[in-house]
Formats: sequence, C-alpha cells, structure tokens
Amino acid sequence: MRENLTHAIEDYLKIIFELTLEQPRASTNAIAERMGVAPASVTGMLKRLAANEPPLLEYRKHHGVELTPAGRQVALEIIRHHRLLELFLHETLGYGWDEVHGEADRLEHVISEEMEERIAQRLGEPQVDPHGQPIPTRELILPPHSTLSLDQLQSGQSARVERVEDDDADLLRYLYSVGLVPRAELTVLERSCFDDNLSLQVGAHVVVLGPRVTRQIYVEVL
Amino acid sequence: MRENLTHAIEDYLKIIFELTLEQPRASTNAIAERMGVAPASVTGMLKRLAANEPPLLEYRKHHGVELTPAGRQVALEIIRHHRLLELFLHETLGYGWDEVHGEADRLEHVISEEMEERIAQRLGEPQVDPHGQPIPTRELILPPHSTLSLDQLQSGQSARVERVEDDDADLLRYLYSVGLVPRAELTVLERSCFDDNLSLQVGAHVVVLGPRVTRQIYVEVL
DNA sequence: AAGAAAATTTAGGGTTAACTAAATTATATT
DNA sequence: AATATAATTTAGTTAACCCTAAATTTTCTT
Ligand SMILES: [Mn+2]
Ligand SMILES: [Mn+2]
Ligand SMILES: [Mn+2]
Ligand SMILES: [Mn+2]
Repeated sequence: MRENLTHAIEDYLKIIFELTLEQPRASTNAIAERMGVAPASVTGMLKRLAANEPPLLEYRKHHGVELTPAGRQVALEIIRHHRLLELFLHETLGYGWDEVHGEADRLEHVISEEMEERIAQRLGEPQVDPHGQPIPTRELILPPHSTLSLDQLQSGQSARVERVEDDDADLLRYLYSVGLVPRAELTVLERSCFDDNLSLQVGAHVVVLGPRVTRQIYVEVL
Repeated sequence: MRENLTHAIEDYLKIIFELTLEQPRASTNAIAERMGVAPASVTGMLKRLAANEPPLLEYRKHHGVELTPAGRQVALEIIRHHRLLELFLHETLGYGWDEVHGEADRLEHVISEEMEERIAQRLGEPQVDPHGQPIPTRELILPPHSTLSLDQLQSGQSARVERVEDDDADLLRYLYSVGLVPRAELTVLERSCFDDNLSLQVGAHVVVLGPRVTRQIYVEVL
C-alpha cells in the first residue's frame, strides 16, 4: 500500500490528514505553512497526489484538497509509526516528552511494518503516545479523542487534560513545569475577554495562558 | 560534520570504507556492484565527493578512490550507527541476527547523535554487534579485528570464529543452524585443493563449506 | 607491440522535490 | 458592481540521483 511513496509524500498526507480533522478541506497555503515549503511547491505535489493510481486525494483548483480513503490510510499508517515511536523512545531510551517528536518525525518513514509490530507488542499495544495523542490501531482506526481545546472553556468550568500538541519542545517543557500533562485536572478561574487569556487552577499553581497555548491543549469537561 | 550529506553519500562512503579495508583503493565497478547502481552513476558521485569542501575522497581517473580523513570519519559514524542499531534491535526488540541488517541499513541515516548516544549507554557501551563486527568507538576508532578469513586456513588448523558478514540473511540462518556463530571453535578437517571447499568440525557437526561462504567468516587461529 | 577485453568516463535524459517571479483566480470591501 | 487584497497556480530553474548508450582509456593476451 505504501511501497512507491516517498518521505515527502508521506509528510504531505500526514499534514493534510491533521488539517482536515478541523476543517473539511485543507488549503494550499495551510499545507505550505505546516510543511515549511513555498505554496507553489504544494500545488505541484497536490497535482501529483491527485493523479496517483489510486488517487491519494481529491484536488479542486483554488479550493484545497480532501484525502481519499487510500490517502487517509497512508496518513494513519505514518501517524501510527510516529506515535508508537515517540512512546518507544520515551519508555525504552528515556527520552523526555519534549525530545521525542523530532526523532520520531524522521524515523516514522523508514521503519518496517515488522518493526512497528514489534514495538507495539513490546509496549503492550498502547493506545496513547507521551502527549496523550491516540495511536491508530493496527487496523488503522483512530481511537475517539477530544476535539475540545482549552481555549473554548468558560470561566468556572473544570476539565481534565487529555492530550497536547507535540511539535513545540519549548512549550512542552513549560507545560510540564506547570503540571499541564495528560490526566491533569484544572479549573478555569477567569477568562479575559479582550485577549482570551485563561487563568487556570492546576493543582496548587495558578497559571495564566494565552490562546496560542490553550489552543494546543485538548480536554474533557468534568 | 555530517549536516549536508545525503543518505546516498553516506552509503557510498560506508561502502568505499569497507572496500578499502581489503585493497588500498576502491574501483568504480566494485563500488557500483555493492551499491547496486550503474558504473556511470558512480563516476558522477565520485566527482562530487572529491569536489566537496572538505574533500571526502581522493579521486584519480581510471584508478579508483581512497577516502580522506574527513570521508573516513563520516563512514565510521555511519558504521557505528549501523552496528549499534543492529545490537539494539536484537537486544531490545528480539530481532534475530538474520533480520537486523536491513532495518539498520535504513535507520543508520536518520538517527540523531543523541539517539546513538542513548543506545550506546543503554547497551553498556558495547564493542561488537550481533555478528561479532567491531563497533567504532564514540571517538570513531575502529577496534582491532581479525582480517583472516576462514578460507585462508589450512588442514589441521583450529580457530575461533570472531565475526561474519551481515548482509546475507539466508547465509546467517544457515550458519546459525550449524553453530558457526561468533566465539564458536572449529577445526579444519580437510581442504580440497580443486574447489577450495573446507570440511570443518564444529562441535559435534561436520560441515563442508565452499569459498563463497568461508570468505565471509573471519577467525582467530587458536 | 598490437589487438582484444575490461573498466571507466562522457553525453544525454528522466524523476523527485524544492525554489522565485509573474500571472491568474477567488474573496472581501466599499 | 467594481476594485483591492489574498490565495493560488503557472512558468521557468535548480540540485540530487539515478539511467542507457557510446566513447575512451587502461590492462591483458598473444
Ligand atoms: Mn516526517
Ligand atoms: Mn505525539
Ligand atoms: Mn544505508
Ligand atoms: Mn553487523
């Protein structure tokens, strides 16, 4: 299913999958920004992926793309690799949760299905990675997960942290230092309407976080 | 030291290093064969590597190449990655000695120095890989190792297996089945002059091996 | 020392995946 | 509805890395 595909293609599909969890289609510019390439480069790649046999995405000029089932499968395969690797590096080599992402981002493209399988077994078929992100099953089904980000909470609400975005090492170190890790419980003390800052009670601490941060933390309301 | 270098370059340097353990220079055709590419492709790459700043090898038209100290360093770095990874896969994920090579051959190019270091620590600064091949030190010094291959032994000589080539999975499975693994002891019962076959006593077994096999096993005479 | 064989290089081409600059299309504002 | 702005695509390049076919150079054989 994945023999011909280059690392670049795998990264495009993974990023498009993540973008289309939020909106129905992913735009050229949004893809370009996450990929760190010029928009013109994205256009070229999207045409190739749409022309692939089988097509990996559906491309409508000036209107962005949506993955086909085939494209979604490849994306989930890579996401499974990524998250299993993150957990493996954390558990087996003692990597911190702020260090695993970069390494996994390169390894995800080169490990075999055999290695994926051995890691999953060794870790006891885990369901979440070190950031609380759900690991797609062997059958490539993405377990249910919260899509409610912290910045959508109102004053007075209590919630439990389910997962956080994994790609900003500095942010991860900060979150760890204030106890905002998966399973941590918190209460919104105050919401400032002007700048959308939240004052949070986290254990004994009180923390004030801006929306750039709170958008990256997903919670379940208690 | 290795930031700009592509995976292809790393593979060329590794293979040239291995070829020049035997002879003083590596020929275009020998490199092409081990790389699995056309000789014309090798010529192009050798020019690039010789023109690199710093030069990674010295290239004399029609006379093959020799690595520079810079090229040798890169090769040893990759070989260290490869052998540490083989042992790590074997020890941590239960891979067989016939399964580790292919996986390590891809991973060797993408792991960070951080990961190299964590693996080495986790394994207790090991000196040899699952095939008995010496692992270059952190300072990129290749430990001393036997260059006497089994096919050079005479009738009546006894020896201990030090290491075997790692790239033929079928051969490795066969060698395992007859007990020809690192540290195994053997005696040459007979040497057939016509075809260079060796009859070996290995434990309770008697095994007859042709030179294509005995050339890939390196020993210390007892 | 020629001629044959083997090894190597040159020439020309293809794919992947990026780039910049210019042109085009869509969307938002007035 | 026209215009301005933003998003996107097209066109033209570049670099890495491979290929085949043809030409050249070296080495081997007689
Ligand atoms: Mn990646
Ligand atoms: Mn993660
Ligand atoms: Mn390799
Ligand atoms: Mn080995």
